[in-house]
Amino acid sequence: MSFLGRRAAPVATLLSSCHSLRALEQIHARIVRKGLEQHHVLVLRFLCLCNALSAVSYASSAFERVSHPTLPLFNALLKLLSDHRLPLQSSLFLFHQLRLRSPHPPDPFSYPSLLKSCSHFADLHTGASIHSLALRSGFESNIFVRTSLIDMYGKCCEVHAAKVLFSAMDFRNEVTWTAMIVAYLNSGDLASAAELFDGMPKRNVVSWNAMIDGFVKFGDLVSARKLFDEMPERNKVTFTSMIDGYSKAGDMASARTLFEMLKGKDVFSWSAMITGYVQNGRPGEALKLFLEMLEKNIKPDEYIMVGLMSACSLLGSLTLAKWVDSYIARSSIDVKRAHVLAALVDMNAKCGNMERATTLFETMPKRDLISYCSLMQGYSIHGLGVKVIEFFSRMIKEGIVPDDVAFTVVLTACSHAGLVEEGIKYFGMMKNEYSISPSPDHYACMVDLLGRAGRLKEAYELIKCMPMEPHAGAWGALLGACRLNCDIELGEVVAKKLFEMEPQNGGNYVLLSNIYAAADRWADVSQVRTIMRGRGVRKIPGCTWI
DNA sequence: ATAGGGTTAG
Repeated sequence: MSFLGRRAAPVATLLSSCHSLRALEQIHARIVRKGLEQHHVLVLRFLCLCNALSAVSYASSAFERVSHPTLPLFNALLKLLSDHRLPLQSSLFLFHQLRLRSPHPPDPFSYPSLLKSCSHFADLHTGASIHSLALRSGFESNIFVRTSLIDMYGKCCEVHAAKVLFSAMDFRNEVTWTAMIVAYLNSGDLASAAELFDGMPKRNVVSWNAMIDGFVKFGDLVSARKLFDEMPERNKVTFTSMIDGYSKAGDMASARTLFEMLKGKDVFSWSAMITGYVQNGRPGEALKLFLEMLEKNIKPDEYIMVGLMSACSLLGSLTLAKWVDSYIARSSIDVKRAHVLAALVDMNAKCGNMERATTLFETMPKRDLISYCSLMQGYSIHGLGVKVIEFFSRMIKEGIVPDDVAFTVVLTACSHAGLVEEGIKYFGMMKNEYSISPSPDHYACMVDLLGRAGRLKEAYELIKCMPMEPHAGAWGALLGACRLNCDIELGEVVAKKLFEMEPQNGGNYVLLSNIYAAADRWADVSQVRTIMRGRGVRKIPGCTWI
């Protein structure tokens, strides 16, 4: 340590044993106090530590105090900015300072970080201009710079540009090959990615993982599992990709088996498992895992909390929602992030706290389609169709373009609140103004809407005119409407259809027999009951027989 | 001191 100098050496010792933000603060104070701010080697080590501990502001303040920063200092800060996904402008600003105000021009170490920032934000325009600077500086053929360029073009969906750079290389390594494979996967070209992977001279765990994740994203779990079994060594990422794949395929048993096999689970692994349970409609399991994770002293991050909030939405427990809400307020999770806020709005809306949901929604810096839908769905569940329409109009005025899900929410709300004319209007608007072709769900909403309003003939006409095969939900809505309007004739037609489509659904038999019962046709009631028994159908608990 | 792989919302 003596080459650092008498005063710097002790601080360097402190730096190498520093593992917390608290200790970092003290070191920072010491550097300032001892007048070591111009010690380039020491400050460089400090910046690297800041990177590891995510102390972005300490790093930039230490950097700013250096009156003549060296090239490694610039490069270390550039890396820190890209590693922590700070806005591209901040990286660009620093890079331009380096180009124009520093006596040293950027070197091959400067480009990869800057290009990575462009990749994060998929900013092709900036990436391409950095590319031309790299060309002019003569560093474009440096393997690090070249690999970063391939990655940047891949992430910006310019797979062809990536391919050109890749093909023209004399020397490539595993990282280069993997960047190219990921570029193909990103463009949806699974075949080219697999071909490249098979032809790679040497693979490492990252290359295997990239390919496995590619198969998972394409829903080819068999190929993914084949690679998983073949590969020489696996790590956390390997397991997490497979867990994710199994969850998406609804195979929670296999996901859980891998999860249990994995030693040293990190937030990614827990997150995959928790959101897997949520997406498969098992919020209780998700909640159990969350508590287990806390016991293991793993700090939940933004992703975990979003998963937990989705679980709460499914459970509909207000007590739990309140606890999660206050937990997040106490944590360091940034509630201003769109995903977090949307999940908070959704959770409160679904758990019956519309007041809180509305407050959160109104205090959002920017409202997007997702948060509008969350809030509208909350009002819809609470039967406040008029509110839903109000928010929908406001959303359109704000320039947000509704999609198919948004229309499902509005149509459902109209149907539940009996806003027939409005529903018809929005159904037309969806088709004519937004060119969204109605899904079977949209049709089912409209059938329900018309049926509840007693306009059974129109509902029946609509269902018959559907360009696709109506699903049981649509026929079910119509049967419900027949029950409501005591239309025996149509009810029999619809019920016959439903008995063919889903012979084991007891609800349909119940509805038909209720229609007969309302007309005092007890013989028919008992006949339906006989058919039902004959087919071994049990009535769904909670359905009542008159 | 530099490059490649994993998680979130209606």
